[in-house]
Amino acid sequence: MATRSGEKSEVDQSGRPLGPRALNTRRRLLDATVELLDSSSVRDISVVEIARRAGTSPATFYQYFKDVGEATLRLAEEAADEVPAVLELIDGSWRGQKGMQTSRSITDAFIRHWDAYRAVLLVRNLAADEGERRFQKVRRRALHPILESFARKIEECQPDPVASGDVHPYAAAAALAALLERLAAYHKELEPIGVTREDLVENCARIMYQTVTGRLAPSANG
Amino acid sequence: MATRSGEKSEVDQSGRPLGPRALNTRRRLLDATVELLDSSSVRDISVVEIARRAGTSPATFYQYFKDVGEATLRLAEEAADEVPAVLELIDGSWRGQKGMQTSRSITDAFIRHWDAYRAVLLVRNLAADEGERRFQKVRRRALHPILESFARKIEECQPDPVASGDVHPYAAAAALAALLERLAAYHKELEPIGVTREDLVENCARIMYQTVTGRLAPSANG
DNA sequence: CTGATTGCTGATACAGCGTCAGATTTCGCT
DNA sequence: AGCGAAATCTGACGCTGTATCAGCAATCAG
Repeated sequence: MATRSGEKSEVDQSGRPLGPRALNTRRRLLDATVELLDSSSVRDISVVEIARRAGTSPATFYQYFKDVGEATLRLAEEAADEVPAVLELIDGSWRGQKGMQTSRSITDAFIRHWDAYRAVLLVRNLAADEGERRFQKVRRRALHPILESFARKIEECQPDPVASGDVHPYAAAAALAALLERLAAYHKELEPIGVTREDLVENCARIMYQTVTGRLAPSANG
Repeated sequence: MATRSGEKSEVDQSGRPLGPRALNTRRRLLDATVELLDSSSVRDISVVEIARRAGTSPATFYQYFKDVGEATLRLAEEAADEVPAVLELIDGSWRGQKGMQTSRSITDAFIRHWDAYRAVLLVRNLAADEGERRFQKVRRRALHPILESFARKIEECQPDPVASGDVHPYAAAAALAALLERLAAYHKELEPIGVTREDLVENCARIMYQTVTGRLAPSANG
């Protein structure tokens, strides 16, 4: 569960840089936080329990984080680092069946990303939606590249200038991002209603294809 | 801010029905809760403060609600009661420019709904996404009718059986609902990036039109 | 006016927050 | 191997909020 990444000069609550022992403690605290986030509601996560689970004391927690929110923020930053993988897919081919395949891959990858970081991303989005700047910033960092890529592709793929007049690339890209995000957060609740993940991916992919290319999605069978 | 509605035989924490005075106190507590929800993060809303703002004591709060979550749930139920207005729009015409107009109205109405109940809906969605049954249920109550209506229209409007084979009405409807929800939660953060609410509505409406009818959206200028 | 019913709250025990001062561990150096 | 100094951790504490009673205050029917 511990995500190693190029953390350069992490810092104490009082600004002092962290040695190896401290780094390790910090990691344990973050991991404990995810676990709790995964298994219970944000509202009743306590510093005491994070500390307990990390095998340390509450006082130690405050050495590294201002509060639970800040720990969560760090986790959200780690999640944002994983996005680029999804990104590359957008630059694939968008012609005909190939395009549909690209569409499907993106949708699938995005949902997988969400399934992996679900709890953290939910909290991130809530905090961002509630207006917390720090969280809006991480979300932008994660989503903007996707927005940009989509917008670029949309501009490039629209059939002709007449139709393009109606399409605002950024707005359309934002719509796609919104669609992906909500669907990813959502999909498990739909299966009981008789909508499989596959159905969802397929239909989401069709929408994506049509929005990017401005053309109707080709039929699946030939 | 107080929403009057046909609340039939509201009940005490111990199951006793409420008289007029009690009903009023309860209402004040709920209103205070919304206000706090609107002005601060869920994580740091306290019963003490709700009570203070409602001009009563914490002990009174617990007479009516098990905890802050339950008060929020009630608020979410009130919001769900307001959805039907959005619903009727879906049954409008979906042919050509008229269809685009229908699409726009739905999107616009949905966003307005969200702007009105934003804080409560955010919390509802988080709780539902975190797996809390009670909240999943209210969300379903609000969203299912919309899903149904969309699904019905989609089935009815697809151009021909060949293409229909690829479209799963419920999955497509779910995608539209997801799109609407996220965009509604989101739209204010996009304006600083240069995407106006109008752009958003227009592009969301195009997607909706294409998904429902299976045809390309007509150009805006005739 | 009065007793019964309905609605409210002060007092309380218990739990988590956030902050220090000081204890403990680790490390560089001889 | 052993000794400060620096790095890291924690016990203890005052404060705020939760959740629950037992009983006080308001209201109403007669």
